[in-house]
Amino acid sequence: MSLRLYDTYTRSLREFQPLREDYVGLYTCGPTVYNYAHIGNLRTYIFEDILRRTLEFNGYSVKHVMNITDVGHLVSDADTGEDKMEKGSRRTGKSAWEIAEFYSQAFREDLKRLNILEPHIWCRATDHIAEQIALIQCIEAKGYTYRLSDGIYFDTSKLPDYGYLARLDVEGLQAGARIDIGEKRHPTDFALWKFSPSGQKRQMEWDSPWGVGFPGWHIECSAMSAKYLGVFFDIHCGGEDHIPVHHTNEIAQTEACHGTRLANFWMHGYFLQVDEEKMSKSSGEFLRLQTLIDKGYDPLSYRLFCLSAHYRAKLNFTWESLDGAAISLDRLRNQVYEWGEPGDVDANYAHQFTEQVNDDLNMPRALAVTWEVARSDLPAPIRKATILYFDRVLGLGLGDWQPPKAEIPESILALVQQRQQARSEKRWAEADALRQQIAAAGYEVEDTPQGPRVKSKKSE
RNA sequence: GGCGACGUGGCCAAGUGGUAAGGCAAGGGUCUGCAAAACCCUGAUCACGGGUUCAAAUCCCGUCGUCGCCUCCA
Repeated sequence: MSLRLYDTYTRSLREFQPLREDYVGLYTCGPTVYNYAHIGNLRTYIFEDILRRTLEFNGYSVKHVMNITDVGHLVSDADTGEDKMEKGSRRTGKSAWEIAEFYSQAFREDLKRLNILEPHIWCRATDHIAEQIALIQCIEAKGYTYRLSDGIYFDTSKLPDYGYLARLDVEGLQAGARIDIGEKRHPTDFALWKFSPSGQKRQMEWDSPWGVGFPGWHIECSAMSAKYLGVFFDIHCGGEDHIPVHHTNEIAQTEACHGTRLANFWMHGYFLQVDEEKMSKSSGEFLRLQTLIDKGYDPLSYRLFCLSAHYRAKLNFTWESLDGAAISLDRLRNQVYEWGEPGDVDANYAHQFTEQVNDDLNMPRALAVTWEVARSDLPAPIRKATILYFDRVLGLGLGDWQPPKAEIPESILALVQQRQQARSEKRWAEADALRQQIAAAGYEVEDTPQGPRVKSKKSE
């Protein structure tokens, strides 16, 4: 069954064909580690995880690379303003290096909690300064750069196709520019190498053929993707906001130096909105995964919530909808657990599921198939095996889950015992009173054919 | 100001020409001494107004509304 993916570059669904025999190269733009990731950022990484799992589900061996931007990402993409890392350093009093390390760890922890598979290669911008300088030299040698007082810039007017990915109206941008372009020759020109401000020592700076400074934000992705995946690889991903500037400039750099395309497919995850508005790091307050955990949600509830919408559509976050996902997840987990040992995968449903997943990662549809299986008449072992098979893509960890083993105090167990006694003697009023008493202590009794089951209300 | 997207039942959200997937919530029911769990049943004509078509949520035009990008952003 063919896998069809939406390619932003051609604005169309294309059948996926790997470029190489041995692996599918997947490069996903990682975080700028100057702050925590918020759940909107995380939505994109969940999408990319689904993509990777889908590729593997289809039998491909994936080589997944993710960068960590720890230098050069300025507060403004107009190539003015402070470096985010240096700004974060001033804010917290820690060194830029410490900040990078701290938030990198926090980010990896978030991915882990969302059951997102780790990239095979993590690469930090600061570990690849030499590669970036070499790439800039290449671009310079081909005549695409010019020097200004504050750095080396890319002359976008020299590339006829500049901005094709975003379908940029370059002339319209010139005319309607709302920002001061400074000394730059064209609004779309961007920095490849920035000089350290004179008389000022930056925490992160390096020697280069052009002077002491640091690399521009876009060059790291072109340099590192080429190093680990080759100059022309299979799929490059990121958030939709990367289409007009970041990815557009990566393409320009690679085409200028190598004269070849950067990636075969360009895929972008769309934004999460909160109460119909975008969540922004710079607006101050934002929801972290930890915020959700603190409120008692399982991180995988958020993952399931994200799967309920297509990655190429905005998703509106509300607490009510997250509650819905949490309950759904709980039901799926409990059912899968209670079905016992898995049997064989149902071929018919497997086919339906694959069809949806391979249709540009239609997870809402794939989930609908999942529910159909869960509520079908198939024998429990078949249902279990089939849903665990689906979970290779869904990544909800359904096979690993076990009911929480609540620590039930002796006193409560005694009450439960007493109630059982009362019930067996049909003293219903007394039994009900005991139920009330147990409930008041924060526990719940469920009578099952196997006897009473006690649960802590909090661990639910 | 320029560009773009979207508007589907209480909430989240599929579907982009043939008469509305799924999840959650709600109501009803089965089961249960009670309760829970589980299961079953019930609800939308798709922002509004025109148009094209045998046929439109799905195409075109207009109106209203919301959101995004052009400023950092996944």
